[in-house]
Amino acid sequence: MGATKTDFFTEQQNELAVLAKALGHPARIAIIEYLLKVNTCICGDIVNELPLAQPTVSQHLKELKNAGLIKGNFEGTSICYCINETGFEKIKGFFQDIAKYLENKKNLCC
Amino acid sequence: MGATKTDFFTEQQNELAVLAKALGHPARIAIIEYLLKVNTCICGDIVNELPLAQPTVSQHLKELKNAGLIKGNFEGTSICYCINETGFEKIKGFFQDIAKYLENKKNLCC
DNA sequence: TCTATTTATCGTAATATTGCAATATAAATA
DNA sequence: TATTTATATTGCAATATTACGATAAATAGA
Repeated sequence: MGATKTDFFTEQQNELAVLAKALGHPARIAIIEYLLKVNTCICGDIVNELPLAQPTVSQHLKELKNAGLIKGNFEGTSICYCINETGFEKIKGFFQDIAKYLENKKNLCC
Repeated sequence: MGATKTDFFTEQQNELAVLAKALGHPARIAIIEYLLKVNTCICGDIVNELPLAQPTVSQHLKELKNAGLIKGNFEGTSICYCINETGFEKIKGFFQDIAKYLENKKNLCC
């Protein structure tokens, strides 16, 4: 009990849920927004930017990376993080479908 | 300890996170996709569609409704659910910004 | 090699989510 | 009013997330 019934949903549904879940925390939204502004940065920059301890930021970065929303490349002792196009491409289709739906079906519901 | 530091983030960041979090479960993705297909439906339809018990579906519907992603109107003994444009409009801007960013900044990062 | 710098991992406590049986609520109808 | 139908709420157990101090790992430079 308590565990998500992943096996009963399609791979695409699970994939979308993982991506959305990764964005489901204000700190991770803040990290994405920061990356959009500065293009690339290291973990320490984000620690200075956010009101969170270094291990916490590291954990959030790990989740964003696992979901495929950011990339991280080693650069000396630090790691250079940036937006990962792949993850956002996967979400794009879902919201485009909804946008198209809403254009056509406006006020047709209950 | 353990609770999200909501107060330290902007209202917009928290709002986006709430919306993304609501979509961060395969059952709720499945519910949205089902609504896109049938336009409107009642709770019982979703219970028949998904491998989840009625109280669980009801709870997921509540979360989607609280986040502003679906609407529910009483119709006799049942409740007619449908997509709520408001919620998806709020997410739209965020992903449009990212799409624009990715068009211009392709392969510029680490 | 030693030290400083940067990031990741471990361990743990607090809190939140997930799922369902049991039960409650609320509206339509007999 | 009693019954049926449809949905919500309660209560609880299992699991997951969030946050951080302490510590480890890995690289650069003295």
